[in-house]
Amino acid sequence: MSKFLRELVEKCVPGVSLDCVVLGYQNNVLKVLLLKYKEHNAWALPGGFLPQGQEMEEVIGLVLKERTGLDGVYLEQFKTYSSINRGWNCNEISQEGFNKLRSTWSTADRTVLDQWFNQRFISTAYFALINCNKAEPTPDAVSEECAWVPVNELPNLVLDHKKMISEALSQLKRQINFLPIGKELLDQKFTMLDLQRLYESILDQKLDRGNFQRKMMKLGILTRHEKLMTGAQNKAPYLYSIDLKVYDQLIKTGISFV
Amino acid sequence: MSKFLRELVEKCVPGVSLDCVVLGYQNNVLKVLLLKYKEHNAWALPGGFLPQGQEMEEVIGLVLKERTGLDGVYLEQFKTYSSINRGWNCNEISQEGFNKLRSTWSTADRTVLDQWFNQRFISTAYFALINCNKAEPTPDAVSEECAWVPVNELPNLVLDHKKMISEALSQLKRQINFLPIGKELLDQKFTMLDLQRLYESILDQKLDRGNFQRKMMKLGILTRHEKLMTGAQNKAPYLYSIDLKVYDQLIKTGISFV
DNA sequence: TCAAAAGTGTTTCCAATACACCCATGA
DNA sequence: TCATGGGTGTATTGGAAACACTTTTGA
Repeated sequence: MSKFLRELVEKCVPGVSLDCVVLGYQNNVLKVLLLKYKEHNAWALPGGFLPQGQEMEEVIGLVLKERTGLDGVYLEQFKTYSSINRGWNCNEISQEGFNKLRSTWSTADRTVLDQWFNQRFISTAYFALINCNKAEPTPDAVSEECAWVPVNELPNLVLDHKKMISEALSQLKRQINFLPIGKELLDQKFTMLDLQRLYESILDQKLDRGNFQRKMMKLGILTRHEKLMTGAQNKAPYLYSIDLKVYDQLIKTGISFV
Repeated sequence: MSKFLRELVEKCVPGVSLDCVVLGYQNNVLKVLLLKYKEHNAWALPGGFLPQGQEMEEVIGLVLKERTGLDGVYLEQFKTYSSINRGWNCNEISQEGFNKLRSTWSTADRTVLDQWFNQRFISTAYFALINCNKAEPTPDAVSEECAWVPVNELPNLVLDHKKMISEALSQLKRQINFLPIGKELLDQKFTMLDLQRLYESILDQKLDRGNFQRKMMKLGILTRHEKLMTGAQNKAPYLYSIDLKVYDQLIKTGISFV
């Protein structure tokens, strides 16, 4: 097991790592995909190291494929974290767990791996937009769990991962007019309220129902389909889908929602 | 000379570099600070390597201090460039010049430096906002010139520096409502037309004079001072300055200009 | 007195906001 | 028929945009 790890890190660019804030939307809540490390009581973002000769986007793409089963996910690089204070030991992570894991390593592997994990890491962070319903969260070798966690109920996180999530979210908020939010996060067909709740949870702000509906329709990117019978004792809402040609065009120049 | 370089790189994080798109505003044109390399017919962004144990922002700050004489410059990290195709040899740069320089190196230094310059570099890019009138462009040891160049008249640039500038500018445009543009790029006192031309050159778009004036005044961040007698045969414009307390507050939530 | 640019005023139009109203649905 | 939520209508407000008018300055 440590041999596998050793061979991996020897193929990678030293001091460089990657992290990805994978955002999804489920039950009217914005969620982030997290991994629970086996020997720790802390969670972490999916990520990895950068193999020599590979592009960062490519590596993130592979990680996402492994953790969710999805290809061609929408990705955006948002910041590189390089502070000298972002080491493993300064946070909520249990040193104990790591030591236990380390005790299973061979002496030869320890030399390489200790040096690897003690170096200063410069981590480039991406965020991804994903449809929760299409993804199948899958833990990796060092994790016992992979799960969608609401962004407002974050557990203990390793390193500066909590900061990364928070900064990814503010980036999302700032760039909301330029990002294909609805297209990436919702199912192909959705109700107007779905779309409104999505924007509300990103902006962290209530929007007027009537105005939102009219505004969206006026943009000319939504096509109306059959009604959705929910079984509730109220009028059934229409389902809508996004006209991708118009949408992609509008996104470039920026759509104003709010 | 090569000994100095060798000692420098041995103190730095391998494979990591920094670049800074220093933006200024002069004679109604947006300009970027560039260095002309001695042995090359190409220009480059100011930048450097990352010494062990130092923060990126700190290093960029030192570079800016050396190139412009200024402290406490407004800085924003905008992207990390890591492509495997961003090597030195694939661009407009003259290999000849580098070989000439390299021939002056001792054999011992060559071993270290060849390896250093042949490795894959991952470069984190920042942009800075500077008042041209306060800065004194100063070349570094490997450059023969340091100058403000209009962003619309860029010369040959090394590596992917042209792309960096272009992406810094689009970042500036996108984030215009959240950046202290006027505060950082203009003198303490300026005319309304100065401010308007500045926004026009960032947005690459003409704005209506009357509407711009009224909008700016209504924001409540400008205080009017004495008139500026230019000697021209027309009405003298007022000088304005920015009320920093109100400004900083507004910038956080985002000011809409246009 | 004239040209040129600065400052202000005016008009029109559209978007944002805040509601009110009617409609469909299943209990 | 009633409660609930969906879809649309409407009145008000304020800003955006286009342009006209007045003022100031030095030639």
